[in-house]
Amino acid sequence: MITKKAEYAIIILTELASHPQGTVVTSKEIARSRALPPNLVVQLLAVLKEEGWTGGTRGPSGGIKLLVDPSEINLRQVIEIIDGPIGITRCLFSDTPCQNKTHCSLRGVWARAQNNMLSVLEEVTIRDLAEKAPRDC
Amino acid sequence: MITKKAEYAIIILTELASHPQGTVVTSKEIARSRALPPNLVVQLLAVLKEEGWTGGTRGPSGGIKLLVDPSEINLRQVIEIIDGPIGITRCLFSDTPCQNKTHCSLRGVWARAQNNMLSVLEEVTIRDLAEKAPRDC
DNA sequence: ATATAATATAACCAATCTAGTTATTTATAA
DNA sequence: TTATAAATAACTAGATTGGTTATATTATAT
Repeated sequence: MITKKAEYAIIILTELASHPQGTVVTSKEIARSRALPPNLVVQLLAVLKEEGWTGGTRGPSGGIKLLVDPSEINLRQVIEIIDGPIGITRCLFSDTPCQNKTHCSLRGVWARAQNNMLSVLEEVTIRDLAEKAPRDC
Repeated sequence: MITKKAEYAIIILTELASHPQGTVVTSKEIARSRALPPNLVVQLLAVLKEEGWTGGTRGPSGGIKLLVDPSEINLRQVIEIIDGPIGITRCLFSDTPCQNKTHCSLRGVWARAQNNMLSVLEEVTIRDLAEKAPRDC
């Protein structure tokens, strides 16, 4: 399952993308305006920063800003950064087809189902969300 | 995530479907031939029985058999019987769009992604698996 | 300079879920 | 009547989730 943390990270990026480029927003402000747990916002920003997507300046009048074009970040990327690799079944995490059987038709079904899902998550970007919905979940 | 239990249930049904109609198989035989934990097989068969898909006769020379046409059972059904409703995010479990916002574009994305996945799981039946793969995960 | 506002980092925790195990009961064929 | 098999129920260790708490660090307004 896609975790709430991943969802929160998407919302944080969307919030940042909905501010004029170059301006900074404090993590508390992000948390308040999107009704997210403030401590989680800080925690997630650390991961987004590590990815190079966001950066912050400290001290009074400091804050966070987006460092990349929001159209360059799709939802699959955000989810995988926060949650790790996506897999709708455990089967898809192991790189060898289950145990000692040569091929596994179930695995093929899982893979097709998952790819169908991922194609949607890949084609939607943070920019899309920022444009279409000023305020989200 | 689709649990191993759901996957096991699919495998159990596939195993049953790969035997001549009307013949019975013991739960231990199912477990052995597909390398599943025997106790879990028993546990899952209880659920499948409740659904009316399988039935058993007790005692010596007893066993389990399929009660319905395997082409009538698709993977989505099995997963939902075992795991409960499918949701790739928590958001999709609540029937009201998040909190106090009128609409949520993220929710729409999740729904589209999930439906793309489900369409694959709905179009594949136990019969398909039984035909294409004698032995699976 | 220095208090303060803010990011940044790390460790911790309760509740739930997963993937089982164990034990007991009931029905039936031989 | 007894061995065999399904059926039912309760329990459990370990992992994951969705947080909280505590502390360190840094930049800037005064």
